[in-house]
Amino acid sequence: MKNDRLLADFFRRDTVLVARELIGKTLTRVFDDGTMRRYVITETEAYCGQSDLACHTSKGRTKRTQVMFEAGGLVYVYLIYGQYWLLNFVTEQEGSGSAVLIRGLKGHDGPGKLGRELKLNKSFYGENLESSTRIWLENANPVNQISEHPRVGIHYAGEPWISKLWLYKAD
DNA sequence: AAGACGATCCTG
DNA sequence: AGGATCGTCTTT
Repeated sequence: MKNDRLLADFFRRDTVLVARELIGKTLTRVFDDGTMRRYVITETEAYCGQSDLACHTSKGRTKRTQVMFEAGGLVYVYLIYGQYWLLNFVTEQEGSGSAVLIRGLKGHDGPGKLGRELKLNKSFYGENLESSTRIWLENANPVNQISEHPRVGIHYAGEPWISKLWLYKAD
């Protein structure tokens, strides 16, 4: 099966499960000039709600994190270090405050670099993956070999969060 | 109003 | 190892 878009129900599940299942899925992007490109997701990270001290929502509900408290199936983008737009998908039910960070696409490794490749900006904040005409996800053949690792760049969160194996990678 | 900082990347 | 670069959040 190809060309079937992932619907909101796919995202409204356990964040770790969604992060894992997103590996190998197709990310489709239609650029402003009408060009369509498809990418294979190769690396993801799970951020599991307010109790997860590495998760942005652990600091509470703010203008920046409010979309993460919506029901799954929306885009959460934010600017990091003044230069890179990082791409996340909101997961679980309304109020959960969870999301999956996309860390790598085939040929475009690194969360900042893929944001640049996809020409992301703040207008993608809250984009609906079910109805968007410029970014969505499609089913693809499952990936056999997926490895688990600690998440990157979250030392400040402390234990047990820095030790959780919530980074998933296609091998 | 001002300061600190970051789920990164690039250069030297 | 260190700088770039700026929106968001915290503190005054």
